[in-house]
Amino acid sequence: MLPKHSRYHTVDAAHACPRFAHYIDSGKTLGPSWLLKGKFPMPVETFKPVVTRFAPSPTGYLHIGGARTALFNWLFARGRGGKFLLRIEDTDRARSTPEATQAILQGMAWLGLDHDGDVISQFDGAERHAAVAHELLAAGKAYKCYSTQDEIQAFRDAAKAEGKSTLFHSPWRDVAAKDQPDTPFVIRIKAPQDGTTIIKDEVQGDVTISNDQLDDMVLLRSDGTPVYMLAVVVDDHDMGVTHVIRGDDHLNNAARQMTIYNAMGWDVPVWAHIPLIFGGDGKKLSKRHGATGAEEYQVMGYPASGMRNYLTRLGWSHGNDEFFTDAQAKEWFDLKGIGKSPARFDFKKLESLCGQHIAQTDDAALVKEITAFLDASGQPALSDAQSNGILNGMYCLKERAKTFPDLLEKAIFVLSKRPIVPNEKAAKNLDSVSRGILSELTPLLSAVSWDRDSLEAALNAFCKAKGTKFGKLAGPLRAALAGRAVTPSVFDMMLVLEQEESLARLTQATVDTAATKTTVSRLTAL
RNA sequence: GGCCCGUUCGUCUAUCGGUUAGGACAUCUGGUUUUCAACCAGGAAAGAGGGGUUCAACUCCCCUACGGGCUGCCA
Repeated sequence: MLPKHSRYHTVDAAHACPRFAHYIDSGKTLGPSWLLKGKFPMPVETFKPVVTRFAPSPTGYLHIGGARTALFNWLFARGRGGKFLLRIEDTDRARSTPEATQAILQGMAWLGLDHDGDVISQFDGAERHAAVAHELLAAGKAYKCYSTQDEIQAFRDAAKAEGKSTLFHSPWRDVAAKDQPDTPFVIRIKAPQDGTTIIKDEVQGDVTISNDQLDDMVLLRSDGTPVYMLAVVVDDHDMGVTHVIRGDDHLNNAARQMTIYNAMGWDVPVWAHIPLIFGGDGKKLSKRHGATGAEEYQVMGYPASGMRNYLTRLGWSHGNDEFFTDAQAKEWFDLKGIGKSPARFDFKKLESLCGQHIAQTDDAALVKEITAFLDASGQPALSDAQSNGILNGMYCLKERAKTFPDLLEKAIFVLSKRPIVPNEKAAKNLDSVSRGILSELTPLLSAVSWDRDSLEAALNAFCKAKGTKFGKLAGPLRAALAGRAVTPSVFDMMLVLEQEESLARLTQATVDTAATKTTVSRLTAL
C-alpha cells in the first residue's frame, strides 16, 4: 500500500507563469521525515515538496478564523519542508484596500506565520487569467454569453416562482459565432451537464456533487476582468499549490473549480476544507462575541505561541496532546487530525494555554515580547531599569501570568519607584497596627543575611515571638513592598528588590503619613 | 426552494464494531499555602431523536430535528 503522499502532483514548470518562476523548486525532492527514515520502501524521488497558500481578501483586518486557516497551511508546509505562499485576493477592486493588506500582513507577522516569496497580488495576474479564459473559449470549452443581468434575474425569479432550481442556463451555450450579436458578453465555462463530480477532500471525505447542480459560471465579466473562481484556479495552478487548505464555505466551490482544472487539463490539488470557528453560542464568530481580529488578541496581551497552540488545537487533535511547542505542532500536524464539525472559541482555554506558554518561555524572550506588546497596545515603553527589574524578577512572575497585562500587574513591585502608593485593597493592610508591626520588623531585617533561608527563618521567628501567623504579616508586607494585595511571594519580592530597596520601602510604609491619610479618609468615607 | 456538510461531558476533543466512553479547559469538594496564583487529591459531567444492519453500534446505513454552507458579472 502506497502512502497517500504519493498523490502529491509535480510542479510543472512548463505550465507555470513566469511571474511565479522563482517558486519552482528545481527537482529538489522532500518527503515526510518518517518516510525518509526508510519506513516505507518507496523511492523518495516520487515525492515533490508540498506547497500551500493562504489567500485572504483584503477587505478588513485578519479574522481569527482566517488566521487559523493560515496557521494550518503554514504548519502543514513547514512540517514537511514545503512552501507556504501568501496571495492577496484583491480582484474585487471596490472592496480591497491597501490598509487591509497591511493589517493582514501585520497579523501574520505577529503570529509568526512567515511565508515564502513575495506577497502575490491576484489582481496583478488579471491578464494571465483572461488569457486562460480565452484559451478555453478558443478550445470550445467556454462560450460568450450575451444574456443581460436583467434577463438572468427574470429567469431566476421565474424559476423561484415555479419552485425550480434557480441555476441559470444560458441560451448562448451552443450558438454559432455567426449568430452571435455585437453586444456586451461574459465568458462562461461549459460545465458538465450530466454525471457527477467527486471532491476528494482530506477532511470531508469524498463529496459527490451531481453535475446538474453546476452552472456555467462566469469566467470573465463583460468588462473583460476575471472573476475570483477563475483567478484562484489559475493562480493555484501557476504557483504550484499542491494542497488547498481553506474554510469549508468553499467546499461546494471546489466542484465548480474542478471544471476549470479539468477543462485546462491541470492536476487538481489535494483539497482540505476545514470547518469554520464559531463563537461560544455556536453561531458564526462575529463582533458580538468579542474580538474577531488577530491584532485584537495581540493588544489584549496573549502571547503568539499560546495563540498558535490554541488555534492549532481548535478543530485539530493529536491524541490527548493539549500543550505543545511549535516544533511539535509542525511534526504532528496532519490533515487527518482535523475534525469535521465547527469548533467554538473558548477564551478560558486560550488563557490556560497562554499561561503555560508564558511559564515555559525564556526570560529574555519574554521581556522582548512584553516590549512588543506595550508598543502594539500603545502603552509607554519600559525604561531600562524597569526592563532589567522585570528580567530579574521574571522567574517568579511568569509562573503565574496568563497574559502580558496579567504579568505586568504582578510585576508592579519591580516596576514602581518609591514612594510606593498602595491601592485601596493594599491600604487596608496598612492600618496603624500593621505599621507598628512593620516598624518592629524592619530593624531586625537590616541585620539579616539577604537570602531566602535566612529571610524565612527571620520572619518565622518574628511571627513566633509576636504570637501571630505568617499570614497576618504577609498582607502588610505586600502592601509595603508592592502597594498591592496580589503579588508574588513576599520572599521573592524581597530578593528581587534586594535588601536596601526592601528596607527603604518598609520604612517608608511605616512613616509615610501621606499614604496613611488617604487610607483613613477613604475608609471613613465608606 | 435545490444541493452539500455537520451533531460525544458546559467547551475543545479521544475512540477508527466489543472501553467502567479517556484527556484537557471550566466548574465543585478537600488538602497544602503567604493573598491571588500555583500545586496535590477527589467529584459531578456526554454519544440530538427514531429506525435498521450485526452476536455486538458512539462507531456502518436510512429517516427526522437542529446548526452551518453554497446556490452572483462577491471573495
